[in-house]
Amino acid sequence: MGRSPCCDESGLKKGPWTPEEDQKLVEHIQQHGHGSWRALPKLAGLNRCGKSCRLRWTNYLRPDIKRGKFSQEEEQTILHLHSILGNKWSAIATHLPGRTDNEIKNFWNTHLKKKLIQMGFDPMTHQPRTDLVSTLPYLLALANMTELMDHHQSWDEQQTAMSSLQAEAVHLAKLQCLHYLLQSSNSSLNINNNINNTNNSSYDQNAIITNMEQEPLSLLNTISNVKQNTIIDHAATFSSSQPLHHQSMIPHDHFLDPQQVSFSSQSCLNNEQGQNGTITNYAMLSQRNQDYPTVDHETSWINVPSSAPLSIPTNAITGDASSCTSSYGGTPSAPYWSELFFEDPIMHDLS
DNA sequence: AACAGGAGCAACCGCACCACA
DNA sequence: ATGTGGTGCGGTTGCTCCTGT
Repeated sequence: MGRSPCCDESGLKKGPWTPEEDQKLVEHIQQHGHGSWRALPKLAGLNRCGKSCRLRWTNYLRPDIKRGKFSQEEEQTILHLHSILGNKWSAIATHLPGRTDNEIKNFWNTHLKKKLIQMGFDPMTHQPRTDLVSTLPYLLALANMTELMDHHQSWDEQQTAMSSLQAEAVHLAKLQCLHYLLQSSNSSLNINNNINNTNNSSYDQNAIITNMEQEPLSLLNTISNVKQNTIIDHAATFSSSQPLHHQSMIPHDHFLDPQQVSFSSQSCLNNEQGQNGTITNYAMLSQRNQDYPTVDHETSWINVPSSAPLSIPTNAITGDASSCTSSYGGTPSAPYWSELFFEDPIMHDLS
């Protein structure tokens, strides 16, 4: 190969485009199409390389480009697609009409990545981080609190600060705990499914709990005086009762806007036998309260035939669990909710 | 008001892939 | 089969604007 880059040619302008250049480019493409990008600059009277012209057109001047802030839906879509595709910005862009790969990439790097990190998720794997770095902010907060107390704050101020930290720690701990747990139990399920064929019986649910207790999260729980037993109880419940739900199915025509629905696996647990002979599994979808997606008991049942083509992603169960633990508060994170309802159709679409 | 640091974003760079001669 | 041109893609850079001191 060894072909030199087109922009090596001397005398060609680089840097920001002027309105005049933009106008020349737009007019030329509108009249003649872009044709060969390499030939275009001369034909359009531009002192730019073809590559620069192409970039300017595709990322900025194209008439179908949607500009402005990303909507909540777009954000959810990006988060979810990124969890599937990674940094395949062009592939992600195909699912967001009017958005360019460059714009999505920038949005990811400047907003979403930081957001995930702040929420305690690894932006590359989308999994909860259990390393020191992720718990550091909380440990620092604890240190700050100790310092505050040392400075003779009033009891009320101390209580307020403590409550705030507790709430945040509880939230993070729950998310990470449940996610960890359900991932573990999913692994457990897989192992248990094969247990008759292998001798691998060393992995049991007690081990899940034990492992979980060894995570930094339990430290956070202790710090913030979380009712840890409650979490562990839920953990045990889900460890012992998950099997069918990992294999439940949701058909496409029941796919709903992730902003509008939440999912309750407790309901699923209670109704998994189905309501007639032909239907084997049910899921309940409910309108999602903007910030607190608690289970709405007035929602309707949705038929989820076992023959539906796509399975509920494992992480859906995390959303489930969060709903089920709503009795003691908490809000599942946006990524989980989006993953729950976006994954299947898009995965199907991509395949 | 001036400056520093950070955030956001447009643009560039270099590599990879594909089509074609 | 190989070389070359064209294009697309992901990572990075650097400029501009904003905010805090």
